[in-house]
Amino acid sequence: MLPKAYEPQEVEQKLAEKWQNAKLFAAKGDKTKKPFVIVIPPPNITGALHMGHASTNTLQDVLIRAHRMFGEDAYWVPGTDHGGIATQNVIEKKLAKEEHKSRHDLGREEFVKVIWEWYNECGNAIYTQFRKMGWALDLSDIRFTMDEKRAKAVYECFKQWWDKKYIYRGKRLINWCVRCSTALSDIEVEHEPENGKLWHLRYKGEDGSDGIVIATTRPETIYADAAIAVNPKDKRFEKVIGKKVIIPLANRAIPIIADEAVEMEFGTGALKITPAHDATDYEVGKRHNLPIMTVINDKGKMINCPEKYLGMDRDVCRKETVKDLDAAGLLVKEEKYNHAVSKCYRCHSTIEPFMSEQWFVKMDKLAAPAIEAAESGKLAFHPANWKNPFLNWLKNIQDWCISRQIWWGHRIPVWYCRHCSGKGLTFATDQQGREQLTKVSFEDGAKPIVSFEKPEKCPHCGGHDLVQDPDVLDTWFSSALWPISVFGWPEKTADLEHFYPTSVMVTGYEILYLWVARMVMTGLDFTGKLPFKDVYLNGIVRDKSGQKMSKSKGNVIDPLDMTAKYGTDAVRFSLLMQAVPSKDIPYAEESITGARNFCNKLYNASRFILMNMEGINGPLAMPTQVTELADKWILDRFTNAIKTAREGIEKYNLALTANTLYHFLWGDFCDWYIELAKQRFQTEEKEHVMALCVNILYNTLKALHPLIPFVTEEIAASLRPYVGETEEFLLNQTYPQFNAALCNPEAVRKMDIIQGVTRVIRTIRSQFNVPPGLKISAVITAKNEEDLTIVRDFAPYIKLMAKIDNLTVETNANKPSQTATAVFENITVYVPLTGLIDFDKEHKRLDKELAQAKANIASRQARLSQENFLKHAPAEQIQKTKDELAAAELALAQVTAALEDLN
RNA sequence: GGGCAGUUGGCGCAGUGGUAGCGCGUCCGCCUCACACGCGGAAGGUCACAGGUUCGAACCCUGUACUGCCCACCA
Repeated sequence: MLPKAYEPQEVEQKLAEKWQNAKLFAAKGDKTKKPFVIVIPPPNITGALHMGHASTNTLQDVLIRAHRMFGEDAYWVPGTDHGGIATQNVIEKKLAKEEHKSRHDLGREEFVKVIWEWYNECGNAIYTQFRKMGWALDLSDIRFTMDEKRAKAVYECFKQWWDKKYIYRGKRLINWCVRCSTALSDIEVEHEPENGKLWHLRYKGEDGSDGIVIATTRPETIYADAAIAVNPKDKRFEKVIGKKVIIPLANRAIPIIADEAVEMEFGTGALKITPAHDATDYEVGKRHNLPIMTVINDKGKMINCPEKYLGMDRDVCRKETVKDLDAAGLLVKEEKYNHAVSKCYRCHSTIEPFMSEQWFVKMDKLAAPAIEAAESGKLAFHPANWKNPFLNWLKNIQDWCISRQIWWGHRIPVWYCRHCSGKGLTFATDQQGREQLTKVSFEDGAKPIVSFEKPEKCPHCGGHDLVQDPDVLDTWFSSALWPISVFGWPEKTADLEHFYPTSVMVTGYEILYLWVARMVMTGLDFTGKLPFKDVYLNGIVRDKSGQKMSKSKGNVIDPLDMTAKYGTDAVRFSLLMQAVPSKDIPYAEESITGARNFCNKLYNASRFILMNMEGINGPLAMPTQVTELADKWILDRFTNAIKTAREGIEKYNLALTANTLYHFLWGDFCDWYIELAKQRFQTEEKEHVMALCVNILYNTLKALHPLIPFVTEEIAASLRPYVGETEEFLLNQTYPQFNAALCNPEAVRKMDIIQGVTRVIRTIRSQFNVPPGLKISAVITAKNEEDLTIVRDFAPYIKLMAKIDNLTVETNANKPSQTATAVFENITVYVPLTGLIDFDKEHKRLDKELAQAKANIASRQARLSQENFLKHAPAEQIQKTKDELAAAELALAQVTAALEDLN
């Protein structure tokens, strides 16, 4: 005997292994079939997968499994991402914690080796999770953004873009993370509100006058000031433009200039210009040819400033500077000021705008075809409202800073000859005593040689003393190539030919620009084809109150804990029930219990049907002819559920699919069909009913399999002999098809009446505390003979479902005494309850129904009395309103009579 | 500053023109021989607000308020 409750753990373990061993998810490359391809957004190897991964990957898995069952050559390409800064940070923290060492203690080579070891460990943990979640990824064929083939793709891209002059070297103000000690691209910077201060500082005139007062949030940068700017239209400062003022504490004279960028209303209307430490100031500086002075170095320490502050941390210097300005009487005002501060998206340290020579990609030419694709609709967004933000970003695109001063990543494939590059190369000795190239300056003469491997010799001088650029590429550089690199690009592989372009990219909206836009651009640039035609943006999994999950808030729900506790199917289904495109998912454990309960319901319904299969031999075919109402009805419900389930998948609305199948299985199949079938099991009809049960159930399992693969596969294995299925895996079977011939609105209408009458009787039973086991009698009457015929014909259904032993159906029946009365549409139900009736309760109940009937009459009458309604509304609507009015009037009459009878 | 979402019963959400549904929770009654991870029933909402379009609006339009997100060089 099977256990009463479904126990997922063992089943899932067993099936997950079976699927992988059977290579069920491997690329088929079947050219006779239409390919359906998704490339996984590769998770960073920064640790275990979180709920966000669980969500997005489950969506992809459902699509892949469903399309496989639709008969397509569905393939989901697995892989992981080296994760650049994020991974380096994780390992640095780990080193510090476990060995009290920094990466410098290890040296570059050793440190990178440590991360490769970590990759083996963490990567495997991730693959284990892939398997546990039941994701249809072939784990024997995994890609990694830093493996050999992907590295080749990165090089090829770099080379082609270098040759096309898209990649260049430039010195400019970039975003510098002091903690990660690297440059970042513009979109890797986040803006966080901060409670800061706005200091008003006086710069005295060179001539000894009072000079000018400026407002700044960054007083520590005054030592790098190159000018004071005012708006040319600002009357207040007309006369001082061109004059010079003295930087306080630094005692250096700078000019007052006029520039449109200055907002007259803000602060004092005067702005200090510090080209090296502020993006706006940098632009102003360029316009006015101002000198660029750097006073904060790459470590966030003060340089080139008055001696007192040399070497100070930038934050400490700020405090000291303010203190000293105050002492000198030059601090005019200090006010509280909330503003947005730039932060590193990986470590949340304050970003320092920093003058530096870096590698860039010119973006305008790459963006143009992507813009065209989105505008023309060749690239479609789900939901569509992401199209405009996407276009807006592309149209205002900035060149992409691709070099990072970290150690983990694709090394820039550029080499320099020490002899030919001369002063352009700066070397330092690391802690291991090795000489390392630390800085490259093209301005100072570095000569690049682009090559994947170390070149034999310098092409200029033939020398052999060649060194590689110390920087690595932005991790998003390899990500941008992912949809082509996974298939072996730049090689012209069969996979690339068959599987590319892919079908849909499923990912979070938070990396739309960071990743999606760049994949589109590279895909178009290198293949002339979009990497995917649909972009399905899923929401973020948040906690119950809508907060982002984070370790520091302690509100993280770990998918592995949840799968261990409730089963993988439950976790998957709970996410899918809420998977509305681009809507965030507030997630709590309760939502998993609901899904777990559903899996258990499915399991128990199956268990019941299997029990009743005992003694029945051989497979039962789906009956082609049914005469019984319940059968007609359930087939209608079933085929319509399948229709909607498929629509949900096709429209990327998996919540619709999940909810539809949930309610079909539970609400229709279990609550009504099986309950009605129980009685028929005692008759010669049994085999026929079982044939329906077992086939409908089996097809429902198929429909649900993409959503909850484990429990469905497990049950299907037991059911297979009874439906004559020989294929072992549901994934290789065909998804059920909508069959219009099974639609039967008449049967649905009849069942609606049966269900309605049943419900009102049940309500009466419940309200008057009729013992659940006690069978009672009922009298059903109606003015409408048609409805009454339905009740008469299917009285056994009502008797069974409402526990009635004596059911009288007759036209214009009289109300028996001691009776509760209820009305369903045109039908009146009398339930004699001698000894059980509570007249007070009945009175209240009837009063309520009376009020309801009156309200219904009033609203319908109001509508029907409007000439315009009768003139404009469709006939169908008018008729419906008339019917409703008639029903309400009838109900009023019946309830009134019942009330009078009570009195 | 600009843009985009959201605002529906206690909570979380569906619902795109005919005056509201689901899950959880609550309350009542049931261990009814598949399932107490269950069964039956009930209570609970003037669909944020104000206008407009329409015979008719939760749904379309305009505006307001609040919440969230994205973008942006007001220091």
